[in-house]
Amino acid sequence: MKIRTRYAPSPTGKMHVGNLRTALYEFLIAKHEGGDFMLRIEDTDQERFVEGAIDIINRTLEKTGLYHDEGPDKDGGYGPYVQSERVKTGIYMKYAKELIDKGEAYYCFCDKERLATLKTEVVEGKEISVYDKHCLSLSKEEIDANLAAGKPFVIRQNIPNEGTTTFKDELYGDITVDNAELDDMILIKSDGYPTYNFANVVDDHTMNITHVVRGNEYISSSPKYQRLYDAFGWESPVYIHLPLITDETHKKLSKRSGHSSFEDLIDQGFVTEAIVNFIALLGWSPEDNREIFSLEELIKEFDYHRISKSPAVFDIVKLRWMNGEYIKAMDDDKFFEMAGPYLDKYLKPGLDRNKIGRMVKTRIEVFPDIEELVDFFNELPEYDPEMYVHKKMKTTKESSLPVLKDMAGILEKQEDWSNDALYAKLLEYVAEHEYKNGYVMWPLRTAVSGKQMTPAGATEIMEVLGKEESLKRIRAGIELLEK
RNA sequence: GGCUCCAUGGUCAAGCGGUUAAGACAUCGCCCUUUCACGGCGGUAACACGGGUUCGAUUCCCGUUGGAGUCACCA
Repeated sequence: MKIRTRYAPSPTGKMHVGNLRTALYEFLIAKHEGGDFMLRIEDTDQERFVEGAIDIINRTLEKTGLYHDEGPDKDGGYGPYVQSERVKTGIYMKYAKELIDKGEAYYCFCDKERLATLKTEVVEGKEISVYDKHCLSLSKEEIDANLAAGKPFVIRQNIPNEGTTTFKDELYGDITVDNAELDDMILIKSDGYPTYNFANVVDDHTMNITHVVRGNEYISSSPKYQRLYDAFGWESPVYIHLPLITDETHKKLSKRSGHSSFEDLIDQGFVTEAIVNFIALLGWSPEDNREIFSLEELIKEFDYHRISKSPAVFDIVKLRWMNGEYIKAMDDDKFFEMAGPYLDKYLKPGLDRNKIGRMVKTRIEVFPDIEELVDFFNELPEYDPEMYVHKKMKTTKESSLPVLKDMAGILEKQEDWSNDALYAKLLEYVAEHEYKNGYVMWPLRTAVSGKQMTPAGATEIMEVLGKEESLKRIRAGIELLEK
């Protein structure tokens, strides 16, 4: 049987990395076995709907390469299935009524006030509410009268207070709960829209979804869904609940963590492929020790049985490392396409962007790192003369001064200002005086950069800076040391 | 608090009865070097605890502890 999975987000804002990973796994599970992957927008909560959120979902999936296989035709491609559209067909109400006929659901006319009286505080202001089946006992006449009077109603699932319900998860095995723990959840809201709980089950079944993949947070409501399948007499899908992704405090990743959405990450200079690669490894591991995977390779390797059961901390430090690996592996065109905007932003006009870009390429993890690495090219920063002291190079402020003075003299006469020529010239000087390379290079590099850390050595920097600016900086260094 | 799930280094993780308990990130040290970085090499660091089962438990079972999730006319 062909595997069919679906990604079913609600359009409430940015695309969370937890959701993106769910989408990725759903995609991979289907594609690994040549199955189909669908996109279904679950927008049954009109209040939480955020304008533009569907675009974000579409854009993100497109950018990450998670294409879906079917859906309503739209501009020559497949649009997503949209629940609010399906509501218009009356499908959810039809199925809800079928459940009422079977005694598996019932009309409820309780208002907010009465529901509020059902609330109980359990601990530290935390309130829970368990419906008391008050409306289950309404007679047919009472219900009809209420309906005729246009009284607002919801439809609730009727779950017995006795017995147990079991569902099977591929990863976690059989999970059984007492029915008494299960609340009579609302299937159809008073605005006529289905709740997620109901629409999700109806849609998964009618769309022939074979593998329901979702976050771990749904595990506790899964028994209710299972009862729905059973009530309808439908075969239940294969459930795969995914371990949570947490922040560094081991709490479910939330907006507060600052890097919780795909868009945040992109804004922070991360590369799409690296993000996908990284989150694929959050909760899943391949048979070998490989860590760098393209989407194609993931499809090939992804065996969902190797998904782990315990939650994973989203470690931005490791993502940064991985991102650096992707940047290093980029060809020049791609690199400059992505780094270009940052180079333009952080370098003043006239500097050799390509040269600086190449210097920086192997030393950054995310693009914004460029700023701190290159800012000294624009202007010599003020720096502490102590920076001339380097134990290993055996340089001191005193030793640096004559070296710099010699250099200034020699370089003034230097015509060829290429890195190679400059380097050769310096080696010549070094040999003449029987110094160690660093004895000369260190003070020189300090003088022209004023930085503790630079993306290149002294002569490469000088080449970019040009003769005039380089000499100016060397003289400034001499002045600083003479003070 | 009820219910459910989880439990190997700081983090991601391999392991699926017998191993010197992999690997990666981070961290530390050394080497290389036109400092740092990059690169190379190496080190520190883990089976939460207590009972079983077994010739033998990180691995299987139970309990304890710890953590998380969930308990809406949100998904």
